[in-house]
Amino acid sequence: MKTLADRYNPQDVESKIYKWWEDAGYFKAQDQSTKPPFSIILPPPNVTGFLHLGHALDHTIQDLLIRWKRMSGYNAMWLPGTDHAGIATQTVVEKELKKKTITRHQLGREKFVDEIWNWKNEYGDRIYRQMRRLGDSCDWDRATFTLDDGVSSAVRKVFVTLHKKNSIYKGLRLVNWSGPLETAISDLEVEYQTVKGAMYHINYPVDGTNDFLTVATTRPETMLGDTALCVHPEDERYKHLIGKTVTVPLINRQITIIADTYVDMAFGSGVVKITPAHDFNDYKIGKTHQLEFINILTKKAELNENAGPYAGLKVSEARKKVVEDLKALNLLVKEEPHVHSVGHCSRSGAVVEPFLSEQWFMKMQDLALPAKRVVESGTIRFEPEVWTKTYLHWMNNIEDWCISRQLWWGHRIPAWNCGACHQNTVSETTPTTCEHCGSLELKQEEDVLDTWFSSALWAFSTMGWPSEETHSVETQKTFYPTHYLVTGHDIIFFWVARMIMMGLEFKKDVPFRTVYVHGLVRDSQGRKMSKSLGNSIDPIEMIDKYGADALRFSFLAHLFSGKDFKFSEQRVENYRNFMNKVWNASRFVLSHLESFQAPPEGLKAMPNKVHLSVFDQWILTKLAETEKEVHAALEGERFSDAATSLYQFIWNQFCDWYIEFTKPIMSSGPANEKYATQLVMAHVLNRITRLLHPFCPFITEEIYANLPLKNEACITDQYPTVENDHELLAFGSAQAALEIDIVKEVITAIRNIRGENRISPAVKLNIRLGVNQAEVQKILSHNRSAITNLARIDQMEIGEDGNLVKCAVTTVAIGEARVKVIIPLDGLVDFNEEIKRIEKTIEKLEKDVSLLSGKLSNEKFVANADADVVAADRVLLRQSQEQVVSLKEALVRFK
RNA sequence: AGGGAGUUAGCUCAGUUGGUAGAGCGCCACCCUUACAAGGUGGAUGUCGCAGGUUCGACCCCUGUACUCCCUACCA
Repeated sequence: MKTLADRYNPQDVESKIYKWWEDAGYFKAQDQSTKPPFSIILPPPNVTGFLHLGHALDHTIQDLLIRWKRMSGYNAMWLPGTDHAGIATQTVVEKELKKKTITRHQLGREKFVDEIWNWKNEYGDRIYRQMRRLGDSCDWDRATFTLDDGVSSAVRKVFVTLHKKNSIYKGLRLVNWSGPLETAISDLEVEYQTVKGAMYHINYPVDGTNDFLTVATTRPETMLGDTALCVHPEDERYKHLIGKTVTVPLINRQITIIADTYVDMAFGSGVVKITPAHDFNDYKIGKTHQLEFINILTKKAELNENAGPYAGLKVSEARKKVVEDLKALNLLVKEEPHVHSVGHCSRSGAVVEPFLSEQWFMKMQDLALPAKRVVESGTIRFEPEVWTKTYLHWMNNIEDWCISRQLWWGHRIPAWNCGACHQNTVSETTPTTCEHCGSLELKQEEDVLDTWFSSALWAFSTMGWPSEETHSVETQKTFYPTHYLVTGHDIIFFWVARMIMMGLEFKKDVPFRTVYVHGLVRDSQGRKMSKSLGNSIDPIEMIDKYGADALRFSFLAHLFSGKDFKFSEQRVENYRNFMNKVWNASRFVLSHLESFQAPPEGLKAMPNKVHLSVFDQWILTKLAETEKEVHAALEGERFSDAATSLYQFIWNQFCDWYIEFTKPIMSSGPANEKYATQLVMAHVLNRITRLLHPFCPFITEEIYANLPLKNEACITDQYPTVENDHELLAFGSAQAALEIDIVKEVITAIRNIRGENRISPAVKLNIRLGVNQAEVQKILSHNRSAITNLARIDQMEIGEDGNLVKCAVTTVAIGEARVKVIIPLDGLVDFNEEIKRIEKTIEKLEKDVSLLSGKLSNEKFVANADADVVAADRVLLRQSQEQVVSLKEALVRFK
């Protein structure tokens, strides 16, 4: 056996191990298998993106689930993929071209799209390489890109089918418009930000009078598109003006004063200007009152010819000029600072302008109905459950989805305009003639679909749908619906909801059973990570520095359901230390297994319980507890509980006690005892590596390779559970557990006295253990060497209390057992520290006594509380009182 | 504006049917004890946001209140 380095170096093992796994095909799932299926589809990251910490968290959870299920006998399939990310990718490439002072319009559509494909081919693998660094055990053969042929045909089929059902339609509507991107964006892509603006009060001259109507607005430039003023029909101030006209200043257009209950009489002046083509509320009023819709903007969000003298200006410039001109005309009543929220394009950051344009929409209400039902009925479960409400609330208020984008990168809409009859022919394949008039003059729609359109189909388009080839059918049969969708709450509406709707519509079944929603990764102060704040952290850098396992464990150990994740490098370092601890413990164990031959007959060779030391029996009991906890925690999606349970078992039980207890046996015990311990140690270390593997796959695989007891690979070995391990765990014993508890407590009590009195570890103590229970005496004498070794004791007497003069005394109580730890201090220390220690203990005990006696003298407590609660308190009270008495006696002996 | 979540040790957070508050990290002290100083041993630290109520008893249940965060919508 090779010797392991005394520090764990992730760089030495990670890439080597990953390659080995991948080459061996361990990540591959079978389309047909006798094993039960377990599947997860990765939320596809942007094809040209980088892995950020949010991905790292998201992937770590999925990989944990996949590896755990794979080891638990499932046909585990994790399907990776990347998204073409329409706007994001097109923007990136446009920016690159801009450096060469080329615009996409100069290149033309075809060449520009080629340029993006080049970009994709160059960077498309980067994120996959980064995922490998993290240890993602995806079935790479199934990797899918949203513009792959299969996905594209799914997109067309869905579009055509929904169009036939009239669920997709084209219409002239007011949409959110991003000027810089020159495209419509969906409601969800609008981010509202609070900005300091101004409220402008503008006078509109009432025709035929010298009166004015004052209107307040935050967007004065939109007055150029006003086609009405509106008041409340019951408003006594303005009732008489309804039906009359005013003149819009600056452009001198006459518009009518209309009435609508939409207007809030109490707000502002009670008069609202109506700009149907540039405001969503005004749009509705414009429709009801059949007003004229005047568009004053170009696609670049600059003022157009309808804005007269303001044509060509940017919105912000126009606003300035309009205000100046109004001032000059003395029509600006006042301008006051006003804080309000303004929609910004989540991609370009520009202010979103409501813009009238022809777009394609998907009707959502009918699709939402069944999608609501499956969540209400629990067929799909959100974890944590709070997201159910958010989801249902949105579904209840769902609006039609604008699915067309004026971009070049994406799935081009499968509709062809007829030059003759101007109707659309919608078809999965390129049509040759117009289905309405038979004309040959067909031209495909320029627009592409919103990226989320193809994402919505992801759960089945990645499995080959709608292809009817055997392979594709089998895949869907085995893996659809998937078991988990793991994602952040930021895309519940963008993606999760739409996947549910599409899954139900086209597969007649939900796309997944459980939506595990994790929080967003923030910095250690809880701020969003962003480039501008300079607080973003590159996960690859963390992996380089601390190893993938440490990064993964730091996520899993602190993942609290639904809460945002505050990332701290310090914590990664701490878990790097844990990895090192695991490494070194393994190193120690393996060094003592060099001469060990694993019995070919396996556990049957395990000596009978009587031959196992009490330490062995105890650690197996602890192992059983741990396996039980880990299983329950993983089943309950309490990943941090599982991680913590393992951490504590390994560090606080196995390393701190078991290894220390057994050192003497390993170095100089009798051969049969040593063999028994080796056998148990080998088994426990084997279980540790397997239990830990889904959390930190690299280090565990590396250790596993050096184990004397092993199968082909850790990644494919069985995940330990109490059930699977019952043969081994049967060697544990509750009696041993109790025994070790007593021994540990006695050792800790001695260490405490030593520490508090600052007695150097170099000084070996002489102690007495005062015990009058024969059973306990027996336990202590059996474990004499463990106590003397670990507490650094020279002479140890067990039996009577004896002379207590100038002795430190502490009573250890475990269940019924009582042990008085007595350490003569004369000559070792001045007694000040010990007196302080005793006084401190007395103080605490007296507090307990007064609390307990108060409780117990309360008749109502005794009458109402559970009998065992009362009894336990009585015992506690008696014990505390006894201890106070004996400590007070001890105090006297020091004076 | 409507909806949701939170407030427990210096920090990050547990606390599963109400019964004398926990973990990790950090901190302090002492130790290079032959797996590990990325380590060992010991220690300190909380009016459980605030105010009421229910109860023999409340971090836990109820009411109110303050603050923080998130989501949805957005007022001209």
